[in-house]
Amino acid sequence: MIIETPQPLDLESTLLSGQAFRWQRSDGWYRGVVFGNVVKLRKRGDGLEILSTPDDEQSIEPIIRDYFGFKTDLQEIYNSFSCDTRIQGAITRYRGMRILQQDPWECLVSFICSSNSNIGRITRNIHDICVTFGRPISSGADTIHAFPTPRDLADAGEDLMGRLRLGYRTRYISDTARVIADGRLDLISLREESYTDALEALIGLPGVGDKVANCVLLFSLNKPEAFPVDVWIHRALREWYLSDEEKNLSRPKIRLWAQKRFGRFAGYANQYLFHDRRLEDRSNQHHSNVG
DNA sequence: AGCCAGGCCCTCC
DNA sequence: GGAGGGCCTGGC
Repeated sequence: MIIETPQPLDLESTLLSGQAFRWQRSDGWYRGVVFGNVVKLRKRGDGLEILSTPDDEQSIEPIIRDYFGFKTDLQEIYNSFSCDTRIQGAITRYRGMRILQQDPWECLVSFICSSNSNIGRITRNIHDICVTFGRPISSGADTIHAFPTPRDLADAGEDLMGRLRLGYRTRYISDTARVIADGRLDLISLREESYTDALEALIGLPGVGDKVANCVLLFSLNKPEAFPVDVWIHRALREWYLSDEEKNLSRPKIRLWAQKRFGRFAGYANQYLFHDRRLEDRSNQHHSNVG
C-alpha cells in the first residue's frame, strides 16, 4: 500500500545515518525489521510504499507513522534554527531527514554496542545478536530475525554471546538485559518522564554513560532536547561553535552548553550536524586516498 | 606496528 | 569531580 507522508522525506538519510542499524538497501527498497515485522519501504511519487510481513500493511501503517514521527512538524523545528547558518546549511542538504522513534530496548542495546566502534561494526554486531538470539520471522526465501527480548539476552549466557565479537560490551549487554528482564527498570515508562529524570534512570545501567543515554532518549524515548556528544559532534562544536575556554569543558558540560544554544529541539541540530560532518569527513578521506 | 574508532568504568588525586 | 588509562575488536 502507498501512504501519504509529510514532504519532503529523505529516506536515505533517515534510515542509514546511524540512528538505527537494521535497514539496508536492495532493489530500490529499504528493508528493515520494525517491532517484529519485516518491512520494505520505497518512495512512490509523494507517497511511501509499504510491504510488511507477517502483519499486513494496514495494521503496520500506524506503527510506521509513529516510528518515523510523522506527527512531528519538521518545518517548525527548522524555523527554530533560523539564526544558525551552519545548521541551515545541513538542513538544506538533508531536508526531510527525520529522527526515528525506535523500540527503546533495541535502541539501548545498539548504542551500548556503539562505544569505541563504528557504524559498520555496530550493524554487524546487531545482526549477529538478532540471528543468534532473535525469534525467526519467515519472509519469503530468506529467514529474518526479530530483535531478541530482554529475557532472551538475559538468559543467553555470556559464553554464547561472547562469540559474537562484541568485546567488552558483552558484559554490559548481558547485565543490562538482566536489569530490564527483571523489571528493575521499565524503559517504555521513561517516555512519560522528564528528560532529566529519564536521563538519570538510564545512566545507572551498565555500559550507559551520558552519550549512550542521550542517544536512547533522542532515538527512542521522544526527547528532542537530548544531545549526544560523540567525537564527531565534539569536533564540530569545537571547530565551529566553542570559544577557546569552552573547548576544555567536559562532555556533559558541553552537552549542557549545546542544549542551551540549540534549545528544545537540540537533538535535531545534533543529528543534522552529525550527518553533515560525517559525510563531509568521508568525502575528504575519499579524495585524499585518490590523490 | 601503532593509532583510532559514534565511550564507559575504575582509580587516584 | 575530574583527569588519565585500560579495554575487545577491526580497519587503515
